Amino acid sequence: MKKTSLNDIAQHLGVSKTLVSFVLNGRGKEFRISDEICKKVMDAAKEMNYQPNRIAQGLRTGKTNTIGLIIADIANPFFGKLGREIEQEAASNGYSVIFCSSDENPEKSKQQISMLQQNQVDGYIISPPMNSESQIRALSKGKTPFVLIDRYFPEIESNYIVVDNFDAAYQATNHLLKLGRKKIANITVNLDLVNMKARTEGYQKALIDFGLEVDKNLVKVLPFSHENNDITRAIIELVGCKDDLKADAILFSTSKLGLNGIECISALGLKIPDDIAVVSFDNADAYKICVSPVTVVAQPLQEIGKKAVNILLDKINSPDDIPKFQQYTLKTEFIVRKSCGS
Amino acid sequence: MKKTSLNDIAQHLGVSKTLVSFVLNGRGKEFRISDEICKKVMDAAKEMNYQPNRIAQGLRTGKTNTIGLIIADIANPFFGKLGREIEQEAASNGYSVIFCSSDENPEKSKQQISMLQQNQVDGYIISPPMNSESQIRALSKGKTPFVLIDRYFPEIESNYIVVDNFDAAYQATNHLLKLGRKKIANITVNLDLVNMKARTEGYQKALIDFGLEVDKNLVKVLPFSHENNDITRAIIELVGCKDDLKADAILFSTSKLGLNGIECISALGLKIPDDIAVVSFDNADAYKICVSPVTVVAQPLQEIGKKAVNILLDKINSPDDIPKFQQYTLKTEFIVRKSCGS
DNA sequence: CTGAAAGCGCTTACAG
DNA sequence: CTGAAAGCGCTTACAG
Repeated sequence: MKKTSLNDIAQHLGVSKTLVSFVLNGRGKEFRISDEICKKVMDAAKEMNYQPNRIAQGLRTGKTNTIGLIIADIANPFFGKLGREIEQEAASNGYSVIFCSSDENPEKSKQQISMLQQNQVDGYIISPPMNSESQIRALSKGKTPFVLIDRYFPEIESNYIVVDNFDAAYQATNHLLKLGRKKIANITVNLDLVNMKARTEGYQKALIDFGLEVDKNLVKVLPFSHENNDITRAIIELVGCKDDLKADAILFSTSKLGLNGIECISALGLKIPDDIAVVSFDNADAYKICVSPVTVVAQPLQEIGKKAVNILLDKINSPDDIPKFQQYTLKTEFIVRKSCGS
Repeated sequence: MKKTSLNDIAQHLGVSKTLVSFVLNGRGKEFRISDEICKKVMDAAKEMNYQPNRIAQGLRTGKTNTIGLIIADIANPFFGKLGREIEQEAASNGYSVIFCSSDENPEKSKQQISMLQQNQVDGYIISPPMNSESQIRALSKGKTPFVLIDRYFPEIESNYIVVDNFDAAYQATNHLLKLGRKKIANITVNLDLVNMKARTEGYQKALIDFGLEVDKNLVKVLPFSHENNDITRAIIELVGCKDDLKADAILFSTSKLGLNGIECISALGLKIPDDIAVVSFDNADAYKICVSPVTVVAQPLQEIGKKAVNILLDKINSPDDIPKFQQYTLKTEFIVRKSCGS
């Protein structure tokens, strides 16, 4: 069964494909094509199972109704959920999405951007890895709109939609302080990205505002692709020292760290929250069923996803506006569970 | 900055676009184009940042180098991980993937198939929802290849790659039996799909082979979009009866059920594995950090993903073969942790 | 009201 | 060895 084209319908009906195109695009009225003919065309299209060739349309109109998504890893539930929201909002506007996992690797994201470019996507939603500034700058020079999510580059003007990481970390740390924790550690990852840095900064500011000193030994920066070993070592360092230096709480900057961290804490025979309190960024499903369900900073994934798509559609549909950038910093939600004690 | 086309390069160099096309496609040698000209073309292409328009190529050649993926929900880590493997294998073969979440809803998958069709994808990888037989049949009539994953329709001949669910459930149940559990329940979902049914059948067969009777009251079939309430009620029914009827173990047929189930079990104040043992399908990350890390049936996601893509590429690249279907039933891995006691 | 024609950016027979 | 031309399936000015 060959696919039917506009032309097939036209020939079948003995009319021009111009006409067929008009009515199938709902512009029959506009061109005052008789209802009778309209109906005949529509019926034939249905009967012959006509599916417009979007690629031909795209070539002709310069619009593919496709957007490209680059995130760190679609298998990471944080990005999976975000991807889902983006897919949903895109679909309800008639857009398809091509997804790419960069693994926070700028080489990969570069190649992926190029691939998406070749696919003539109408816009990009990108969670840019560190050291990808040049790629984003290059994108700015082109005319295809893009919006950055999760992080952005302060030195590059662009659309973005992120979360108030500083405030979130501040709040989380403050929560621990109010519960009497004094030796609060932060386990984070060596990504030189605004979002990650803001988390550690918010954490430190909370300590300072509470009148405590920031102890560098309490901040553990792990390599991005860390093993459980790395976390275990970090935790042992935090906990294996003299009593008055021992950490009594940990703020995990990502859920991946937190999940692995909690596994290690259990393996070490430590109890949460008695021996050590825990707060984590990102509301992973797993956190609900931990020994002590984990208090978390939850990001408004649906809002991020929807907004990212809508900003993009705005830009796609009114391309000639002076580039006024849309930039949002959303609030997070702090969900208290049992991992900090009371 | 407008995108540069083949023609731009040709004009810039004063040669024909035929020639440019040949050398850019690495067919310079083949057409005995002088090295000098080849180099000039390549240099110009690089300098002008030429990106081939894949959409124009697609229209001309009938190949888009894009595959369509339909799974239940990319936010579900099981499908997220699978999607990741598929993305990876596709990318390393020069393919992009458009992803769609059907929510196990045949209306959605129908629309998604149609959308992918319009996008002229070269092939589909589909985890078909129940009642989507007609869609898959329609696909069979077309010439675009597809492979089914996770489940398939026995009455429709097709490529597929699934897992031995019967055997996996048998093994899991047997494990519980050998540890002395007598009242083993199965909590599953009302999807009339081969994979789900095989899980319950394997469970029942294990009971029978062990000389036990199959107790219908021990099989709880929840609606697909269940609330925690539903699970809690099911568990109370299993556990709230007289001692000699009480379930002492549960086999969860999906990790979503298992995760929610464990949350409910904890909320009810029951201890795993002392009060009740637990085994689950799918190796969710969360299972590692449960109060009692959960014994699971792990699926070979990488193998499934790779194979699905490779089957597709095979079919795409040798389309005129007599349709000999490739069908794989892979073995699962049984990972023993602490949730069944010892 | 309807159709012939051009053209989007490619590839690929065909001709010389 | 190289180029002019056709054509993939559409849309859309233009003409009548």
